[in-house]
Amino acid sequence: MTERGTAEQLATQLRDAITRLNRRVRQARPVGDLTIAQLSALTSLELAGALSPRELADVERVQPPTMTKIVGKLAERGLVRRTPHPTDGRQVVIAATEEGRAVHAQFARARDEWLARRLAGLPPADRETLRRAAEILQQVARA
Amino acid sequence: MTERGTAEQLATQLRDAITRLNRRVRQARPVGDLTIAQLSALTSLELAGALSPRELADVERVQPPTMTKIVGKLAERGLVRRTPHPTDGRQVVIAATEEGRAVHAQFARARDEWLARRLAGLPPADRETLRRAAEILQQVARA
DNA sequence: CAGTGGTCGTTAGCATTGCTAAGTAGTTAG
DNA sequence: CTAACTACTTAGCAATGCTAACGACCACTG
Repeated sequence: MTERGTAEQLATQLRDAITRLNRRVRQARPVGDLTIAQLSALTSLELAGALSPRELADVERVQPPTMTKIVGKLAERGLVRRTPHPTDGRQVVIAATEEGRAVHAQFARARDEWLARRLAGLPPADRETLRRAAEILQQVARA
Repeated sequence: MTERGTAEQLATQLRDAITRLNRRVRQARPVGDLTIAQLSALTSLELAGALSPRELADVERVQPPTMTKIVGKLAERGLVRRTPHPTDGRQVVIAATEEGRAVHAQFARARDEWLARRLAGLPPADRETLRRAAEILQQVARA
């Protein structure tokens, strides 16, 4: 089997696993009526401190209009604040509010509870494999 | 660090990687105006030969009404056929048509092209890690 | 100092995905 | 024969994510 063939088989297998797992993780959602996408954006905001919509969209790998919606939902709940950019009048600076940080801390753990329980039941060797795989996948996704 | 803590960190990292990768794979979509979900259902149908909506929903990890929609789209395009169950009047048997099998064969490879290209660029050791990870993830998703 | 072109964010509109609740039709058990 | 259960669908909703188009703003150029 060539490397080409191997990569194609692997791609199919990976996409299959990822699609199903993604559906599963999404199902286990009603944490604090914050969705995965919203929590993910909030997490990225906290890690970076403050970002423009464009930057946040790039980090989250979505198009700017999609991020506008997500940020809109978060702003409605008072979890993030939009402030004008100090020098560039076109840009907006988005940052988490106090409440946003509190909500994030509260729900960040509950979010992955279902998955964490499954993983805790795996043999340590499998977890180690997944840990390395996660790093590789993140690189692939960001490339 | 306890196993508990390890599992939680891993869960967060995995979910992050999977969410981003899933968005990426979905983006590379316009194959034959068949979506990932539709191709996935079509694939499951071919592997199994024929399935009821309930069975197909279980395999795909979605609720029956969701599968009704997906099958509806496939049926519109003439890619699957709904036939009455021979003995149980409540059930429906779904099977791929000739055209469905042809379309599937044509697009199954193109579907994962983007991902396969990325994977082909990885060191073989990384691909091997991902291959084992895919198996583990499939088990986790099905559990 | 106008004008031109580019960038940023948003709005509008669309399709898909996926859910729950409820309805219909058929089957099975008492 | 009725009651309860099962299978599938319909209806309605929310979230995700896209493209196209628009208004505001910046930066550069003549």
